Amino acid sequence: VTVLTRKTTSGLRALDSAPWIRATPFRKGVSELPARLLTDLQRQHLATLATRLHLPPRKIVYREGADATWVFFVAEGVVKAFRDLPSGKRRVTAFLVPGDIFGLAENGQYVNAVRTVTEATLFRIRTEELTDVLRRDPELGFQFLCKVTNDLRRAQRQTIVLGRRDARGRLAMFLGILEKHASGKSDPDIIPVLMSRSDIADYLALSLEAVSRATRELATEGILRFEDRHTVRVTDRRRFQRLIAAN
Amino acid sequence: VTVLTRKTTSGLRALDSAPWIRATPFRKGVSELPARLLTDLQRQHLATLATRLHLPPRKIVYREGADATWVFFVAEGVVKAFRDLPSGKRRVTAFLVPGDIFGLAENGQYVNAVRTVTEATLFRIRTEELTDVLRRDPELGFQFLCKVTNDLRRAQRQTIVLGRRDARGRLAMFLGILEKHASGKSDPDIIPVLMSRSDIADYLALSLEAVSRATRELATEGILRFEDRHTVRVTDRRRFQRLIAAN
DNA sequence: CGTAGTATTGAAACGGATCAATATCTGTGG
DNA sequence: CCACAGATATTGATCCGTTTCAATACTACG
Repeated sequence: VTVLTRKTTSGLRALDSAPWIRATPFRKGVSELPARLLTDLQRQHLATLATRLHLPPRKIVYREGADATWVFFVAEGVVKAFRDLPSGKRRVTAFLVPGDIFGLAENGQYVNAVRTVTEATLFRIRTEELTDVLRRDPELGFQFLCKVTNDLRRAQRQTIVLGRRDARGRLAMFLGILEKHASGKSDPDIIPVLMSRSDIADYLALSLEAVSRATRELATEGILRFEDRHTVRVTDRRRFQRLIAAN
Repeated sequence: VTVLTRKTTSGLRALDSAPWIRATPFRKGVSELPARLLTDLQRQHLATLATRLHLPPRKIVYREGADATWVFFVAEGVVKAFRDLPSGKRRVTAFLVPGDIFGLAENGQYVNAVRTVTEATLFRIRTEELTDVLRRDPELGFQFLCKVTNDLRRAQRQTIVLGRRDARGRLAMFLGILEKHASGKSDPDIIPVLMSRSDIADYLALSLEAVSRATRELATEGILRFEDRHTVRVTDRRRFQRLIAAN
């Protein structure tokens, strides 16, 4: 598979292709929605260190346990972080979307494998170069701290989801999360579901069949309608929210 | 309930009662075990901002949704972060032990409630003062980034645990985690279980009864022995590890 | 237009939740 | 020091929903 890479150039034009991150800050702000954190200056700085890559769907970015050479920024598309268990089961620990980062190592190695779900545009920076910058630019380091704190909240939210026993409820919570991510898109009742059923199953720790049945149930109950396999319309928002909260 | 607080004094003696944090760094090191991250100088600096508090067991530190005034450091004891769900169920998102931090806000509010499990000694620093320091001292900010990244891994590991369907396996993985935390104690086969069965149930998203049965099963199978309710001895390490890995 | 991966549907079995009863522990006051 | 009360934990029986196995349908891509 061909991987396109290109060194980004510094300067004003570079912002079109400079890394960025999105998170909810610590402090109380005007909006609860996550915001872009980096200043143009910071982005330009990172851009001088970053390489851009454009990847096709279902391409492995790196494997679990590999040497953590790079830290990645998602610019476009969706990727998944996952682990394969001894039993052959696969656990998706996170879906990463534009504004997310991944590849922060532990002990010099990646802890999850990462694979593109859709076509994706990423930036990558050498781990050492990034940590050098972070150790020198306190404001930038602080932005990253906000981001990782946010990711921690996300992981905790997933434990809440997995704590539910009913497949319908887990699926509804998952779709609710997707909806927040995609908020600001054209039709507010449309949720784009970019990943496959079995990716969802791996994320929700359900069998593929259970996900399939849950989708059908929610549809026959009139809560959702599937325009196609990757597009859901919320047809009864009240019951949708009630199902999400009912745990 | 009486809460003892005391402003720490700066200077050399302050290290006896200065905040500290523990985490596995990004880079490959000599040991895989988490290490103390802060330098004496950094600790002294934090000590000038910190207040020490000593809390009895089962004392609420703060509630979910409260204004995030303070960031906390665990010096001694165990506390739990949790959320109460509409159904009345309680989900423990994390047990926090010495070297851990908690109270990093999202949008100015705490996202979990926190309560002591055992008697505990904490340090607290005003959120604004801490963030000010972090924005000025890049090395310190970087240490915090390592720490939060570590916590993110921990949360991801918990999603792996919750992904398992069998109560015995979940319990075994939980005990395995506890064992790592307590490693370096006298008898390597003894795991101190400082929390109650129902805390464990809330953490593992199991019913109290399921936890109870799982403990009994592991004991009757000869994998563990309960010296008392809060002390487990691993009697068959091979099968213990196999059970942990079998997922 | 075929083929491999992806998804749906059905039937049976397993395992945890729940309800209910009982046991044990812990801390308090007599 | 003991007895008691409230919280914590154990054990049993039934129910329900998900897993698993199996067969079939769909769909995207070359």
